[in-house]
Amino acid sequence: VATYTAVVGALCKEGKIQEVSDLISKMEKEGVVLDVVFYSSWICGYLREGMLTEAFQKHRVMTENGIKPDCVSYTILIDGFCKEGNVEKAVGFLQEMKEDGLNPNLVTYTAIMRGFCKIGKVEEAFEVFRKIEELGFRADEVTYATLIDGLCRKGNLDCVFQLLEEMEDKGINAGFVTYNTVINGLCKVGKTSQADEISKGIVADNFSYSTLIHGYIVERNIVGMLETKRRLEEAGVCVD
RNA sequence: GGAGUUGA
Repeated sequence: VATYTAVVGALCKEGKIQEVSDLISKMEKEGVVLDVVFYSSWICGYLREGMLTEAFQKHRVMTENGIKPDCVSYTILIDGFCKEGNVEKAVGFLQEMKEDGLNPNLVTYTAIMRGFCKIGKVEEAFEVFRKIEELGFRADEVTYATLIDGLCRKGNLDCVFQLLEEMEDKGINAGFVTYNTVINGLCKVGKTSQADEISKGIVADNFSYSTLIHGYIVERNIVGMLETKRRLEEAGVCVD
């Protein structure tokens, strides 16, 4: 099954989810039994394509076949529904997994948080964030970056800088994804120069530079554009 | 062998 699961993962990444059915018939002929990890990988593929109904249907088929969902399979479902902005359903799954006696973990809650951010409910996202800490999980960089991104999209930059400080206090390293999130947030509100300053204090990647250049283009700041172009060439970063 | 964060 492990081998087949790896194949499913690869097929799904290439958008060839249709071919999974053939794979399953082959497995059945060989007497290979599907397990929860196999289904998760398959469901994940449907969610990537935004096919929520199909994903949920496979989840149901799985349970009907007596295969118990686990924490990861629920989290995959929750994340998929959150990404589409269907947080109500995601929260429903969260409830369901608790009823099944499963404990949501940091990844699960981060996915929920992201769902609230996605639909612009930053207050609710913050509540989830507090709950994470209440439950004794240590919020990691991904959790912070997710919340920071949500705040950036709301234009609440004060809060963003507060969280960055909090990360530092807790010894959580803010990597380039986190900084790029902040850089993007600043560029979006027309503060590209401030974003630029931040980028000078970190190891910027092609995301950072292209975000800055885009910000300068929007601001029609030709000097900024050229200067950023010079910096990225100097840094030897390839932009795609 | 499966899950969470950033740009155009």
